[in-house]
Amino acid sequence: MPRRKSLDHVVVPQAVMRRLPVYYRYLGALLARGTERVSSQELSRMIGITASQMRQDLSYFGSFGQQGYGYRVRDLHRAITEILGLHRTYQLVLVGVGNLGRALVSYPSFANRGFRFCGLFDNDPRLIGSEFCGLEIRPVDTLADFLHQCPVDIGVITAPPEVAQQIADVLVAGGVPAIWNFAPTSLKVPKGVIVEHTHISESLMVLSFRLNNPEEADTSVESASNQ
Amino acid sequence: MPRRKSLDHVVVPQAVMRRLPVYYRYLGALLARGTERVSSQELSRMIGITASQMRQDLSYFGSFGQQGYGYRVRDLHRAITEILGLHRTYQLVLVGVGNLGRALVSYPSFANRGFRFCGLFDNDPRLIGSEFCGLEIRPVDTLADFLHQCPVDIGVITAPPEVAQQIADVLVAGGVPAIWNFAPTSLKVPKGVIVEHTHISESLMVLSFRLNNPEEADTSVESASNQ
DNA sequence: GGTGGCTTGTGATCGGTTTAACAAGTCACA
DNA sequence: TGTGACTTGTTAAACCGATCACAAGCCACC
Ligand SMILES: NC(=O)c1ccc[n+]([C@@H]2O[C@H](COP(=O)([O-])OP(=O)(O)OC[C@H]3O[C@@H](n4cnc5c(N)ncnc54)[C@H](O)[C@@H]3O)[C@@H](O)[C@H]2O)c1
Ligand SMILES: NC(=O)c1ccc[n+]([C@@H]2O[C@H](COP(=O)([O-])OP(=O)(O)OC[C@H]3O[C@@H](n4cnc5c(N)ncnc54)[C@H](O)[C@@H]3O)[C@@H](O)[C@H]2O)c1
Repeated sequence: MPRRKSLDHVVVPQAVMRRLPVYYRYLGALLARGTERVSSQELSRMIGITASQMRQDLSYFGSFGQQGYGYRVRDLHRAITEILGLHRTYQLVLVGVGNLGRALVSYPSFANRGFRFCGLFDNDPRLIGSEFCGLEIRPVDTLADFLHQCPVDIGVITAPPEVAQQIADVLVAGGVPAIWNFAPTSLKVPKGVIVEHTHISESLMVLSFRLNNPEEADTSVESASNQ
Repeated sequence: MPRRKSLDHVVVPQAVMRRLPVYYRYLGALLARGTERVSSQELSRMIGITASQMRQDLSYFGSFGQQGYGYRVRDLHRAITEILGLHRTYQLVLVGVGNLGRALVSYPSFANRGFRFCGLFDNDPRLIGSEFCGLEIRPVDTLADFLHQCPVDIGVITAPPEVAQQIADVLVAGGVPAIWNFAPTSLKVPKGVIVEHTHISESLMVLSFRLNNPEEADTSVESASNQ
């Protein structure tokens, strides 16, 4: 029987946390394909990690498999869904309705997984007042007010880097507990506020580095860094 | 005098490589501000890492500072520019001219750093033949031919995940040495081909995990993972 | 019911990354 | 020119994450 650990006083290593979405993705694929059972051996080979690593990762959260049998795909998928918090919904605001912002807002998979955009903000008079994906684009000066009326879980910053910090400050002051930042700036926020930075440009620079520094080592390497 | 190591037989650790763009970004900011000199102490405090770590990282590539003085911002910036390969230009093709693809193609910073889009491909008849950012959108069936005529350094995949692997195969067959993938799929490529995956959705899932698992630890954590 | 083959979860080991410490060298200024 | 404060590059130690190895347990089949 799958048994979830309390996790209250267990510290989950960074590296483990970053792999959870990968497990989630592959389990989703197996589920869609109708596969019932999977062993750590099989799943880890698909992903390209060791079976040990996968089992050890899961062990931070509990026991989800059965010896001699493996994991029931449905159960493990549900368990990871809950671990990742993807069983509930989140209210998002997005600030900076430019090219990248529009791509995020119109991406259907987010809504499908419970990430709901409830407010779009910009400072461009040509955009303000118009509609995008069924949402009115509001003046960024009204963001603070909006946050007082409507509780928001995640603030998305897709505005230019020069204004990212001041937007973050407004979000924090408005009680937003987490920021998803796409601007190439490091945000300073009070302890307790979660910032997740998505490094698009950094990722391209790493690619350029790797092109110029032929590694003897293996080629399938993915994002990593911490600061 | 700044002295660059040969680096031919030195293996640069993953973790070090991922921090290079961060150094590059902060040095660029200092340069723009007109700062001439910086010590590992100052720079590392700005970034939020230890001075030891920064010096150790740089030591993989050579000696760029002066004892008792620190680093000349201009020199270190130039050194890292070259280490990252940002002093030369790259030819890129992008496959899947959707919302995300258009955001990338129209992002001016890439062109400014030498990343030049020279071909856009899609399979949507409504898009094919039209122009975007001065480039014609071509049928994806002509990609293989295009690659034979025009050497390409980086292939960008912003098409749906279902077709990502087959696009990657065409890119590889056409001799493209590096792939920048935005589709949520792990690509299988021959050894020697570089794949850099930018995990937008994964990043949001990590945010959701962190919202639901209050870490006692510090809050400023950035992307990491390897597979 | 017993046996063999598998597979999990976990303590032990290995390797890599981060931090600490210091000798050597530079600058500023008397 | 000499002295002191400062900072680098590097070697060593501590820490953390990945891999290994195995006892415990389950399933299937005889
Ligand atoms: N597009 C990319 O490929 C890409 C890649 C890497 C990083 N980024 C970063 O993502 C962010 C968005 O990029 P983009 O390409 O969508 O840029 P964009 O210029 O298309 O959009 C930026 C939007 O922010 C709005 N804005 C400007 N100042 C504002 C303010 N004070 N308050 C609210 N809104 C404001 C602008 O009106 C515009 O609509 C930027 O920080 C950029 O550096 C983008
Ligand atoms: N937009 C986002 O916020 C976001 C977030 C995470 C991941 N992604 C991923 O990035 C990719 C692009 O996302 P998007 O939002 O731009 O999607 P999109 O639907 O706007 O664009 C996809 C484009 O690919 C084209 N295409 C489809 N099949 C093709 C083929 N066989 N060959 C060439 N082109 C083809 C489509 O015509 C379309 O223009 C997808 O894989 C998506 O899962 C997007």
